[in-house]
Amino acid sequence: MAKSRTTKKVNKTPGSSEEKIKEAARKVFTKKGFAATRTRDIAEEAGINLALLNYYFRSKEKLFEIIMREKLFNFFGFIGPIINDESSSLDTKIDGIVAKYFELLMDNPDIPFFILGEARNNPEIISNAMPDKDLIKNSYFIKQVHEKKPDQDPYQFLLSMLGMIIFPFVMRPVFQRLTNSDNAKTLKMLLERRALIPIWCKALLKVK
Amino acid sequence: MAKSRTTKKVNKTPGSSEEKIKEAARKVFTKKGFAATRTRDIAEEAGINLALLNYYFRSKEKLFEIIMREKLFNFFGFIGPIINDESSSLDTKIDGIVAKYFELLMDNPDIPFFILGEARNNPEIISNAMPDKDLIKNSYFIKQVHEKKPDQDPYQFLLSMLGMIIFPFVMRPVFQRLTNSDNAKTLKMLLERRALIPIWCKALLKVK
DNA sequence: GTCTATATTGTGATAGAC
DNA sequence: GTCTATCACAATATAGAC
Repeated sequence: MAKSRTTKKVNKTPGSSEEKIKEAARKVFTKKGFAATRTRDIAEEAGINLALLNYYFRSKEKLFEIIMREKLFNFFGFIGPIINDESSSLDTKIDGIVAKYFELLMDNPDIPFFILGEARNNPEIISNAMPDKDLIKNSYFIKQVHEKKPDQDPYQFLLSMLGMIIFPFVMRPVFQRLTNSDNAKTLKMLLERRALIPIWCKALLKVK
Repeated sequence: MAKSRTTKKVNKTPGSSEEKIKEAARKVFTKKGFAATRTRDIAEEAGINLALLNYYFRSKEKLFEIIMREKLFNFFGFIGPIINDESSSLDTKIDGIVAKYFELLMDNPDIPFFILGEARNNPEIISNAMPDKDLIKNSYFIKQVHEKKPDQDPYQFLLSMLGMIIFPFVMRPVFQRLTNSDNAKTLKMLLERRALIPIWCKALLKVK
């Protein structure tokens, strides 16, 4: 109904069905991946009728693409300002990247796996949905790493840094089984790790 | 038919249908994961009829479990002898682990993602299918790391080492898009990396 | 916009001939 | 052991009432 002047809305508000579906889709897609997710799971999680999902988003694929675009932007876009700051030192950038990613990953531990997994089945999605394809390649950060270690591929350092940051989150379920850790213990380890990684990264740049 | 004395076989030979299905299942499951794999994909890849898959393995789940067990054993079992060798130094173990994992990952780059992905949906599978649940926890390697850095959780080092080794393989599709690398360039990077990581790992143990 | 009911397709599994 | 044909059900998507 919602025809009266007072209740008319743009319907992008948090409580709207459209937003509830997107919120549910974020949760279910990132946790289970595209193939293992059923539209019924999303509808149920959102507390709405299944038909509404198709009413708003036409298909499972279309809804998925929207969420993926969002996540890619979250994951790569937000470090743009840090890695392209020409006034900050390399050490400062390392501190910033580690801090920002830990902040993001603590709240959204499933994002990396989600992106990496879907990129496997469909690599073009990265090129298509990335805010700026050459963001990292052309970054000032990569230039600074190259200047620091001119005889080494700067991506070697980048991969080690990202690996140290992201891998524990990706590996968490396996890790907890392998080490008999509970959530509290793992959390403690991750907090300890947030302080450790910048020190280690700087050590890597000084080797030899 | 195969009734005559000369052609009678145990049918675990490489050319048998059963083995062809398993080989196809290894390939398709590890590449696409359980949910995204259709039994028809496996049958087609194996060049056999779909009905044969159920004849030999009863169900998709049962076939999957067999493959998962195999992969877990490949991935964790084979470092057992290295990490529990009480006569070798920590540095020697690092060299061995890096070399062994690179060897394995160069041939089977999809294994880590496969294991990590399925462990997400079903964490118990790790406990259930692992050759030895406490292999790493009780290893002599962990003891040696702890002795070297008594004031630090030894898993911090292990996670960094594994992250540096495994993460590039997991991230490869995304990495190639982000850096505009082709396969040849990535391969060169990985070979360079195999030599670099042991040096870096030893550097991490000397920090502070 | 939201629901119920249903069409349609995809997919795992089986029956039964050879 | 291997195939063809088919079942049974699950899952996406749509039609149409309200």
